[in-house]
Amino acid sequence: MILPKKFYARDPAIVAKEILGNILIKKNQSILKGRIVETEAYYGLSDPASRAFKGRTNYNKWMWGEAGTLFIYMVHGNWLLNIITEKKDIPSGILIRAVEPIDGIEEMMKRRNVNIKNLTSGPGKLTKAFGITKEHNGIEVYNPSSEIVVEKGEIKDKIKTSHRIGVKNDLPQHLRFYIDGNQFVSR
DNA sequence: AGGAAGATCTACT
DNA sequence: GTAGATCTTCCTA
Repeated sequence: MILPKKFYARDPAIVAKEILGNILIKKNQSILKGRIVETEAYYGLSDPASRAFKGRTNYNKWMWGEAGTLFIYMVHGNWLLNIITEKKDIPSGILIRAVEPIDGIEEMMKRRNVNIKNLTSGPGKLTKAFGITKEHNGIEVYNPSSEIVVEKGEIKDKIKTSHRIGVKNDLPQHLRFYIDGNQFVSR
């Protein structure tokens, strides 16, 4: 079952927490699957760490899109994968920071050439392993015919929270969510 | 032309 | 585990 659009049409902190344990799927030559184990929430205009904070530009305009669409941006030579939350014209979203490889591991290894533990344990690593670039901006992950979708998975592990990683001007509340003890959570 | 960007890799102590 | 070089777009001047 694919998560419906309304799943994403909520506060990003809630979506970030509840999407843990679900399955990120990319369909092209082969099927790639990864279980989402780490996320962060980003608010738009009230969040200095958000890409939308400084106003709308050509590359971040996707943050103003519909809930459940993708926003991908480059930082330090890495593509980072975000899913937009709330609703159109309200910029906010969640960043997928890490997944646990499930299917298509051979194809991921071919792209990354590292051991499995380092395959997808970071936001820039998983996009490389999945072959995700800005070409995938705006994809609807709730639409079954999309190249990238998110499917419902089991959630039985403990969820923990912390402050976001590497952020210079973080907000006072905890906006990073991860599955406790999972070895694919970035350190 | 220059710099910043919420990451990663490598090479150490 | 930490430190420093390097990563590739896009924005501002």
